Amino acid sequence: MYADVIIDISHEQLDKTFQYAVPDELADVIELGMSVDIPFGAGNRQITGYVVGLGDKAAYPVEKIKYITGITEGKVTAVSRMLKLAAWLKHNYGCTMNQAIKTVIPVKDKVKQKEKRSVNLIIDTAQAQKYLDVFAKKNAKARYRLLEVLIKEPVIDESIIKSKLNITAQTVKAFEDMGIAEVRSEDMYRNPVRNVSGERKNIELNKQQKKAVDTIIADYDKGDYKTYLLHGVTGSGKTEVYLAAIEHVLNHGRQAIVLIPEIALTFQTVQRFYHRFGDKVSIMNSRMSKGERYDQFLRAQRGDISVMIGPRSALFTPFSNIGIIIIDEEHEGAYKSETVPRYHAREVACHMAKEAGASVILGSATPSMESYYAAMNGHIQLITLDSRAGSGELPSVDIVDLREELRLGNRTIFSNRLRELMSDRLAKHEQIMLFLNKRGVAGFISCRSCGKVMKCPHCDVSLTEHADGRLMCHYCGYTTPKITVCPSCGSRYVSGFRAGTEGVEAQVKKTFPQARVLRMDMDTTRGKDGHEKILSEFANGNADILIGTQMIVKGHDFPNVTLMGVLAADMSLYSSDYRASERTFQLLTQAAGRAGRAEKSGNVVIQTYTPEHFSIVSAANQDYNAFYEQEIAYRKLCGYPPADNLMKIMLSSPDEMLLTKSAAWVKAFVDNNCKYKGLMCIGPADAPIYKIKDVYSKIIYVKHKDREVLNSIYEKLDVNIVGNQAFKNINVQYDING
DNA sequence: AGCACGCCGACT
DNA sequence: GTCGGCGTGCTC
Repeated sequence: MYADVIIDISHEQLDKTFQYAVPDELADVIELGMSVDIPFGAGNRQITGYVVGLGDKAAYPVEKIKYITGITEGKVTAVSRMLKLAAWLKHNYGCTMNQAIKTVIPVKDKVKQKEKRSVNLIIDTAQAQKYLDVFAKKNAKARYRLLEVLIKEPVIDESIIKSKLNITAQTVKAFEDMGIAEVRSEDMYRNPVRNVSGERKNIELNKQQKKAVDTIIADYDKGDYKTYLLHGVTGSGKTEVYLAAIEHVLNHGRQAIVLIPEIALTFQTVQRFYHRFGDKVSIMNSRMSKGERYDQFLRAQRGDISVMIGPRSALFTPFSNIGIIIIDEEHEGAYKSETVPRYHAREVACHMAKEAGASVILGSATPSMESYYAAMNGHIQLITLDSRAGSGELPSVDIVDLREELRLGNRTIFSNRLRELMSDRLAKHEQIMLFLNKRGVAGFISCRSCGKVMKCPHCDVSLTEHADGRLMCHYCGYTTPKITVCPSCGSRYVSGFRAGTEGVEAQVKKTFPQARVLRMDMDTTRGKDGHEKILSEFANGNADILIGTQMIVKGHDFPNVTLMGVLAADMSLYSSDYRASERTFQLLTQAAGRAGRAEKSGNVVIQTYTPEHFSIVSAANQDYNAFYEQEIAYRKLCGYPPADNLMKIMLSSPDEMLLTKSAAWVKAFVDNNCKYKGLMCIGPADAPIYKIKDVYSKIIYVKHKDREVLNSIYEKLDVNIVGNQAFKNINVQYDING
């Protein structure tokens, strides 16, 4: 057996794997991610390395391959912990070890390289001059060169010395030995926490919050590290519970990771953590450069910080002793990675916590089916906060049947009820939010005569119309000029079906010309801090109506908003995805929670074509349990997660014939080689968007009760696909419980 | 990073 | 000759 090993020396030329032979006595114990002692280089000096691959094939002249000395005893390093985690990711989500390592360990930026080091002259000029003469006499060119520069400039960057002056490390080392100069590495990690002022304020916890905190702390002190689902309605003060739990953990010398959806990672949110824990807190966000993020990781590793707040990727902060992981708004889709490995932060957090002996708190007003199901089955502990902190009352919710409106002759996008309430609020100078349950800007273009829909010639999606009339593909950027005549039947009746936020804005302006309107979508939030700007403008009362998609219902409170209009609740109900109902319920519940947060009571109008749908009814009643019971019954019936586990195998290739053949092969492989009781393999089917940028995709689903069974099927497939010539031009990706 | 090898000029 | 110092190449 051979092991691919990366070595613990940070140098560009050594930044690759080296193959070592595994001695027989280690063959059974060696694992991916393990730290091993290996002989390296001429002279076989012993260094540490990490196993990142195992296999039977030698990819290097066998006679030159050395044996691993042994497994490193003692201390578990951060790197080895992270690599073990990478191996876990590979096993559970299906990806290459390389991809897993890249997600777990941030790539060192080439520009930044480790720390900046400078060479400092530590003798006076007279002495230096003496040495200079000696070097000149001895014809020690390199030393002469270096000292000459140092006399002029006593502090120089090591990188400049090495690149521009062509001085090698040994010359520098000789200077150190002779006591001429020394190398100083300076700390250049910046703290993203800027100018946070204010004092720690202790907020009195209410009874429920206190009970929640006491439960968590008591378990923690007993060494009983659990996962808790903190189910608390909007405004029930989940954050206070987090803060108290984190404080307890920090007092025991351990660290905390807090995951927050990027969109909710606003200054106000983060400030609450700063006020409590001061400069022990650091944040991470997607706007940071790789180097900045890397800095944060180093600071964590060195123990400069103990609380990391950030999105999904903050999970991989290399703390030495994690005591608690918090995932706020745990139901958010953003916790599932959209790139390989397609891991779910919740699952990874639970795994990490188990390894480290840490608690996990999952917080949400509308828990994911996965978490609630786990709580119902006793795998995790449910803690409910159902009293609203503050005086906010639940808003009154109307469900409006749009079919009925149409029958009454109302063809506008506003039902009579919504329009009435809008004029009422405008008159009272209270604010309104209109929520469009859909992403994107405009709709598709079709021929009213023959029904032809304009599609992208490279991708299987409809083209969307832009303001200037051009048609554009959102996947590949293909553009075509405005179409006036149907290319299929010649009819002049081709037109767009406008259902984007832009269209809504136009309608609002037409119906309420006096209203000041703000629109929030991809277009208007493009700039830096774009959406913060719009939100604060709205919060300051500079507009009466805010129109937007998902973005407006998350985070931010607007005390003056007393009307929330959901224009077409069904829009998210009809995607070809088993989570459609869940997503709709969550969005509607959040939207409903936006109206009437303060003293003023609020109204919510939900417009829909299917008023009887349980997602809509239970969201209107703010009844999570009713929704859960219905939805879990459906998931159990159809064998969807969380009841069963589902692995999606995605194959794609520009060669359609080859793709069809390969997909059939995979299906046959699973059918013939993976005989597990209750296993279902469905497909292959064309992907929802069959062709993107001239690449075709097919999908195969594999379903089983046991997650490990899916993992082992992945591993069997992987062995047969990696390095298989027939799959050279086929891209294979796995997605488990997507 | 750190070691070995080969090259070069200087000194005994 | 041979020794200290330099530059280069390589590490499974």
